[in-house]
Amino acid sequence: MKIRELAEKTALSIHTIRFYEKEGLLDHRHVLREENNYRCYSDEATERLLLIKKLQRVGCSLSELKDILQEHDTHALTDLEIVEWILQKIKDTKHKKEELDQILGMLHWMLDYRVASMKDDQKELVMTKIQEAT
Amino acid sequence: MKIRELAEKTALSIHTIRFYEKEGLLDHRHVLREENNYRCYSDEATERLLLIKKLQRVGCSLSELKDILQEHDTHALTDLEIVEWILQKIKDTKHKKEELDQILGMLHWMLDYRVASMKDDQKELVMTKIQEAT
DNA sequence: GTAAACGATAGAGTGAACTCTAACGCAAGC
DNA sequence: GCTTGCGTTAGAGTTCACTCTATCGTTTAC
Repeated sequence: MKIRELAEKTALSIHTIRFYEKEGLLDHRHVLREENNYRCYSDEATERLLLIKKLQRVGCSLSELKDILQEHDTHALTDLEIVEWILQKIKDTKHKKEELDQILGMLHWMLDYRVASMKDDQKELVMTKIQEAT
Repeated sequence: MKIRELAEKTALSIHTIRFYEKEGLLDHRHVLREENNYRCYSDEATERLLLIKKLQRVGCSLSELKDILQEHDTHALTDLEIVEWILQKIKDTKHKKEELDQILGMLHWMLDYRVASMKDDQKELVMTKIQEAT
């Protein structure tokens, strides 16, 4: 598959995909060159880019991803090391969720506070909005 | 309180605090100048900086925070507008939590996959680690 | 066969959020 | 009174993750 198709499949820009390759996030298993020098991507490339997108959202930087994916690819890490990395990520993710819960609590508190100081007719309007939102 | 103390209380750097002020995230209610031109911070400053830190983690940019906080301060926003902003943030936050759940699912799947391919003695070691981590 | 669309490259530019530096003035401890 | 440390400023530099530009070659549709 050519770069445009991959870009559509992963919702990344063409620029970004080339940039990731340059940064070492993709290798020969993901990209090859055709005779005309065009890049040719495997299905694995799609998988990897989607994985990168996901892990980015748990706070992995590109350079961390590069390291862990490369080490994983070259089997430079033992199973134990990989398991430990995963466990750490699970811990981080749970922590992030807790933070979000805290923030949700705060937002709800802010909402109650605002609503309490409103006149009855506005209060009703807002209540329907809150119903809609939840 | 002087800048160093505020930096310690908020776990922000002195540079960052001055940077936030320059960006319009703090005003006269938070900072005043002493005769020697040193900044003098109120307790409200601590509150605001901690609030900024929290909201940043739900994906608010500094410029968005500047806008919403300034409008809030100057009562340029109606109660309804503020409620709508809060509702939007609640929605965003819930969405972020769902994403994290997805990622947690993926990480657990990765973990199971790894553990399945391990030898029994290593498996046991990993199992205790997993117990510890959860 | 030619124009439009697609692909390639090197390298510059962007925006967000810091982070640091140099050069200076005040302050507190000895 | 001198050193050390804290505070000030303007402005430069950094990092991250893109994003875009210019210039070129290739492919495809008409």
